[in-house]
Amino acid sequence: MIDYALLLKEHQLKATFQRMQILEVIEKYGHIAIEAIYEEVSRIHSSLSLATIYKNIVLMTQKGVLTEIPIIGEKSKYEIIKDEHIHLICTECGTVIDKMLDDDTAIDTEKVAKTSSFSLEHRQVNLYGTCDHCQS
Amino acid sequence: MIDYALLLKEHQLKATFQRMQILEVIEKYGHIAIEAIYEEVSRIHSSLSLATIYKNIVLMTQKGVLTEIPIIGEKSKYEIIKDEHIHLICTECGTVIDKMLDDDTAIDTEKVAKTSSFSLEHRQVNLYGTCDHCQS
DNA sequence: TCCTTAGTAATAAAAATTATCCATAAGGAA
DNA sequence: TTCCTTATGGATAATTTTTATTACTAAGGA
Ligand SMILES: [Mn+2]
Ligand SMILES: [Mn+2]
Ligand SMILES: [Zn+2]
Ligand SMILES: [Zn+2]
Repeated sequence: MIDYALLLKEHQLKATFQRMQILEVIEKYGHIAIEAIYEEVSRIHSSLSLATIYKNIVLMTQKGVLTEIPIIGEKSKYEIIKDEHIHLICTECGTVIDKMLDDDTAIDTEKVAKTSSFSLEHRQVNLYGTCDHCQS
Repeated sequence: MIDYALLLKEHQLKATFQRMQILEVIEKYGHIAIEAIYEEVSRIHSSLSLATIYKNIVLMTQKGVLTEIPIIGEKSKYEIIKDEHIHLICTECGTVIDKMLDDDTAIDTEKVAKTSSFSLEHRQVNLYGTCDHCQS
């Protein structure tokens, strides 16, 4: 259970009813596209303006509350920022699975960046394939 | 110098004048967004319909001639498919730099997928940061 | 060279995103 | 708690991006 009001305030954003509704839906689905947020908010909660959702997704992404997950062949999904992890994206059902990296499965991107004089700020690793469920 | 006509035929696509113009521009820039392809084609070559560019980008991507590179905060870029590599994306100037992976900098994503019962098909690694040039 | 069929241009339509502007609510001050 | 200031939301228009339609045209095989 995330304290949405606190999360927003920590990022210098007012804790409005609408923002908390949006965050609640994103948290519920983990990774979700804008149109889907709109549908879910409209269905479950009161009806927010689509423009409000757009404005807040953009704003919360800028302020570091959310992060965009651009995906090949579909619209970007968004999630609440958390510890670094990579994504397993099922090309059958669209599910996005979080995968934390441990020492065993670390990705040595630091070295890659270093050998290219590239100042690394953010890593984005998407693995596309078929999820456990869709294989059977 | 890529033989565009051959490349297209290898993927069961007719080698039209327009497709070769598009491929030539993509090859020239390496990684490029649709609108930019349109501008460049219109400027340098004859003027192709924007709809033609869209249709062909989609088609050539489906047929495996091109690959989409979705990027946080901007529109997807496209490139001609080549050996697997990752991307260093400069958040200052937008440049996309190819980085081949050698044994030293390999990314052990196989293991990640395996421990998740995930059937891996395609990897997409984007490293965001500041390029050599923009640091000075 | 001729034919068949897929591809293109032009344009309309649809979908996605952003801007505008007035009403409203959040949150700090008193 | 009430009041004030200002950021935010709703409604909607405008813009941008992407897709569909259709008549004409060119690619490539016979
Ligand atoms: Mn995630
Ligand atoms: Mn590349
Ligand atoms: Zn699946
Ligand atoms: Zn740069």
